[in-house]
Amino acid sequence: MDFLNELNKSQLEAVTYNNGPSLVIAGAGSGKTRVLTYKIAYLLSQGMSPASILALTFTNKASREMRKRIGELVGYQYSSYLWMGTFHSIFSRILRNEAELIGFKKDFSIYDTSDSKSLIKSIIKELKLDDKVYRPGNIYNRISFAKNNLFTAQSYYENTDMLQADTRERVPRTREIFALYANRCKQANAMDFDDLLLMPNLLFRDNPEVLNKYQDIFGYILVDEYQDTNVSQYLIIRKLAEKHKRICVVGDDAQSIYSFRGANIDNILKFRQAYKNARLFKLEQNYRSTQNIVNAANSLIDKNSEQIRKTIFSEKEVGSLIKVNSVMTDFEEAFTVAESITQLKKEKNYSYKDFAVLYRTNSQSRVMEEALRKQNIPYKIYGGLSFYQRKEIKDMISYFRLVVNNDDEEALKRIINYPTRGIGKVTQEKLLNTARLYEVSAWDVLKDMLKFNLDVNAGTAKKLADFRDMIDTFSQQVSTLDAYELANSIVKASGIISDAMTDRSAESLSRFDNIQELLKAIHEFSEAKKKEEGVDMVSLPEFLSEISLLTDQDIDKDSHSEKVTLMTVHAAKGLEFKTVYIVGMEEQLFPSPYAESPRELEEERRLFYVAITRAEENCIISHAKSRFRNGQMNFANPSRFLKDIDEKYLDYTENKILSTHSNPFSQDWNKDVPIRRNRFRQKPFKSNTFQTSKQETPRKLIKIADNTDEKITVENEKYPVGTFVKHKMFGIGKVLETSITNGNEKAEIDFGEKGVKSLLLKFAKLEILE
DNA sequence: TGTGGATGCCTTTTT
DNA sequence: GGCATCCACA
Repeated sequence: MDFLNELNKSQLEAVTYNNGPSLVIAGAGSGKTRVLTYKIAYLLSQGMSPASILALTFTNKASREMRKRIGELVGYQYSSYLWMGTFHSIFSRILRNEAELIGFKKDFSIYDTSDSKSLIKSIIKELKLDDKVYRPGNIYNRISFAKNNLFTAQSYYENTDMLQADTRERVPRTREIFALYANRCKQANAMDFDDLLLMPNLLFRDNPEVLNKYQDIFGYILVDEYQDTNVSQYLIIRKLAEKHKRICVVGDDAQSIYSFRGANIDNILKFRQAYKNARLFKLEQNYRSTQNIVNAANSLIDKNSEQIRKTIFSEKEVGSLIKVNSVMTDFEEAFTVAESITQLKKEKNYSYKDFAVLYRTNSQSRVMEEALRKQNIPYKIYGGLSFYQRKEIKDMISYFRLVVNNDDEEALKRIINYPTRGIGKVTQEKLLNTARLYEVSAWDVLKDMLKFNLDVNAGTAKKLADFRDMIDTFSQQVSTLDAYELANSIVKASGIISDAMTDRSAESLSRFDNIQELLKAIHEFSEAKKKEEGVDMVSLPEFLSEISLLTDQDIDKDSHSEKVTLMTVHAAKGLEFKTVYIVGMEEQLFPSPYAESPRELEEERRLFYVAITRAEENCIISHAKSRFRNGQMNFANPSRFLKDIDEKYLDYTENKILSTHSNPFSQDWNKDVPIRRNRFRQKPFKSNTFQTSKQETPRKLIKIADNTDEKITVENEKYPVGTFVKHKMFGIGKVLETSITNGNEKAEIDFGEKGVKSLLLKFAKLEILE
């Protein structure tokens, strides 16, 4: 076990303690992955069978890399038998094995977010509800949130709290939509992402013998990124670990940034309450960043109240201060970053891949791209439309899905008339309505159109039958034909290829390339699997179940390429770069204006923490006074979070030089000196009511949220008293007072003849007059 | 069945 | 500002 020598004292302790539950708090850059991989290697070296170790991650990439490293440590003959993968892939595997017990068939489809939304949308339509009120995306989120908290459609329907909450949000019939949605998924033999976690809970709850079986299979359970688990995941793990209590979770509460997806930071904060006698290990030495960066990040995160206290330290050099640049516009900001990259590259002999530009929102990438292009700096952007979301790819996969699972209605809807085969909207509606009427799947109707009295003329019936027979022919080959061969013949026979090649435009060409790319992926997947498992055939369902859980993150964007990385802070978690630029450090942007509660603000602060701790040597933060957003110029103060970093780690020099000249805002905005110029109608930067770093203010905010009819007069940054604004109907008015009433930003505005109006800023479209 | 112009809307997104 | 969506019309 030579490899144990490569661990420091606390890492070693965490690795070798295996007598009961343990929580490893792994600070940024402290060797978290190392502890996990070495721990598994250690368990294997102690004689534990790989097939009895369950290791759960959040990304395929993470599990792939970990498996590889374990293989290198102890040999692939062991590592390949580990139960290692994402929560979703591991539990979809288990669900396929036990599908009948919960009323599904083995080859169930997995609906992605867009499938789910599209289904919800059609249900809203069927119920004749207004989709402006019942917004599919919003309803999807509500359902998803419910499932993540272990509500089934039925328990949701019966829960009065849920009904009340929905009524408050003016969507009282959500429960009906949920119920229909669940029905329809079942009818289509499909599960959505949340089902892959909810269903195991139901399976284990209703089938103790099955639970018992898996409890015995999994002799040791490890969970990575534990701070990002939701209630559903928490409960599955707890059940599985109940019997042997051999569990180790690793994570960093300071890096919990996915609550909007249901992650519950309490899982990690309260781990030791849930698992009695759990040992706590803290990995506090940061091997990634210089002391200044680590200390700055510490001083920032210190302002959060909800956390497990730890002292992260670095023994690397002190390093340079974190630079804060204050610039006039987003354009100037991007340009400054581009110039700095060129300069640093020359100065320190960095290569482009040592740089990353991180931002809060994807929309900030555009101006950045522009500046980099102008300076001839190569870059790669993460985010945006993923490969699997592209139309031609989704269409192709829909064919595969329908072939494998004939009842998959979302897949059927996508391709029944693609490429065009004369089955129009009217026919489709008839088909689906008939299916609803008889409570069967659309495929059932297609199988016997006469029996269900499908009301179409002979010509249309022929077209439907042709489509059905084509799919059916493929379906019959699913178990006998290799995935790659079957996929190839589907692509040819369906007419996708010829449709994609209709013209010679660049788009058409790229569509064709993407189709080839997918076919290639199938080929590679099956070749790899054949080799790995020593089988001579890999079927299409096998490929499908794999691919439906893949995302963009899993496609390696040539990580060794000589390019600057552009991505959101979220996407940067787990990565590191020599130099990191954090742009757009402004109010109304970072923290996001959507973060209202103290809890949400703490998450935004953690997000900033994640951003800073990506940097190894240089961290350069910038904020612009004005920024083009949503087609209009916005003005903003520096982010409140900048004040949370201890000044001694920051360097404002550039700022001060600028301030002596034409820049009215850079004159030490971090001191509480009011700025007189009202050209931009800004308030000086100072801690305001929204500040959450001290204890009193959060309470105030909670009060606002809970009480009705509470009004708190607050100066609004964007609309200080005296601002002249223009309203579509009332014309020009002057702001008299701004407040927060029932948690909503409101303004009293004097419109002269039209009178004084009280407007909700959320809704009123006010134009600020200069 | 396809399209064009008007309208409406914007976070983050490991699966 | 840019994209998706929807309705009106060809």
